[in-house]
Amino acid sequence: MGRRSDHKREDLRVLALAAARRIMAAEGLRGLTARRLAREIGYSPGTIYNMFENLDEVALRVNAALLDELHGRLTAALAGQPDAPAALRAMAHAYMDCARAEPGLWNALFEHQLGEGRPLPDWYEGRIMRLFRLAEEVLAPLFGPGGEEACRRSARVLWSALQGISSLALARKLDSLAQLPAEVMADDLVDTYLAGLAARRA
Amino acid sequence: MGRRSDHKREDLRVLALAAARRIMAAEGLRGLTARRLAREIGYSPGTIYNMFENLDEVALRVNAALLDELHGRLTAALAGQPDAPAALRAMAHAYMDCARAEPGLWNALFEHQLGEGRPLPDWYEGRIMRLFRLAEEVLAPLFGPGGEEACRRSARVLWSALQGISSLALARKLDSLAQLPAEVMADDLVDTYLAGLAARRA
DNA sequence: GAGTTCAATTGAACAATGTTCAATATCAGG
DNA sequence: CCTGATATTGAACATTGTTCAATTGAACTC
Repeated sequence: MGRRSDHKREDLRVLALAAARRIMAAEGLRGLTARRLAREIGYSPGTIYNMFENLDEVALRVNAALLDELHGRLTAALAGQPDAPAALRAMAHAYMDCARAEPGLWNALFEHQLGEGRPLPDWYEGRIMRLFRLAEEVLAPLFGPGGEEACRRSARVLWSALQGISSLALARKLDSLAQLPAEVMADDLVDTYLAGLAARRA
Repeated sequence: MGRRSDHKREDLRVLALAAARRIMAAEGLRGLTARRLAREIGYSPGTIYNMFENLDEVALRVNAALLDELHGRLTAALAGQPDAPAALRAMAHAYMDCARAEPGLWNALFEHQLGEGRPLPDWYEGRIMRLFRLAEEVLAPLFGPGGEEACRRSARVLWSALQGISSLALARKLDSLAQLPAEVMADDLVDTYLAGLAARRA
């Protein structure tokens, strides 16, 4: 077959990514196969490899979009918060909301691993760093000048902890354990950690 | 071919699991294939399915062994600690040591996901619960009687946070970011969180 | 020891996977 | 209407998980 005029190249890309997102949300990473994705958008497997380097890139693009969405939610939640503690709480809530809005995608985000030693592309790593920077900015007011190192560390700790809470809360790995809502755990973490920071400052 | 007398059934199982562990440690979950595992122990693919339900079970057994090792390290680290804060610190260190001792296995532990809706077998869930209980016991002295609910919550929060820190610290997902040693982050988390608990009690 | 039974082991088979690439059918420009 | 470029295909290849009839060795019986 030859060229079709159903869609322009870029439209086809977003079409494919939308389909990929739908599949991953419903069936996880395992459901995302080249043939399945191709069928879903009415093209053939080869076409997928015309638009993307491989399936890994497709998953990565979907994940990147999710990170963008997360960043949007976080900045929106941050706007107009009176002080750093409130902002951090709002951020944690937005984080958990985002995770719970699409558990399948969120799971896939952590599940996905590239093959052996291949580095993450820059356009992906940039998104992660942007999120980190956001956390740092929120925390900065709590540390005076000269506390940049401590601020960076706290941002990393809190961010990692949030990831742990969200991923453990969503994973079926703990179904039978009494399930605490992720929001409750996130609040506990943020409040207690901040109280600890304040206590240590005195 | 017929029955061999190279190994008894149980010996063969441990042989296979050792090989599986070696493969997963070196190449991650992707390296673990039925044919590869069979070749490694000098048997044929079919034999693998005589000893295990499927490859998922093999991975799960390897992970379970890792959880056992973690439990051993934790209890060993806990022994003889003067008070709860010291015990918690020791526990966090042992946790990170375990993660760093075999990064590949640790990654595989979090990476692995069962297919769609299949529940975890009891022998696996039991191991996770045992670890949770351990964390609760360590925290218990910090909460008076009647604080069981808060204790459970704190145990979950700290445990999840440790998982987040370890998985984020090990993942290549952050190679280019300034890498903080996981121990430093774990210490920061434990100390600050505990300080927060103490501050809130007053 | 010969014969029987039983189970461990195999290797071929099947469906599905990621990925590549020559062939081709269609579009855009002249 | 022709010509060149290119998007699209579908067949091909190697590999995967998993099943299962057939086979072979070991153990038990007589």
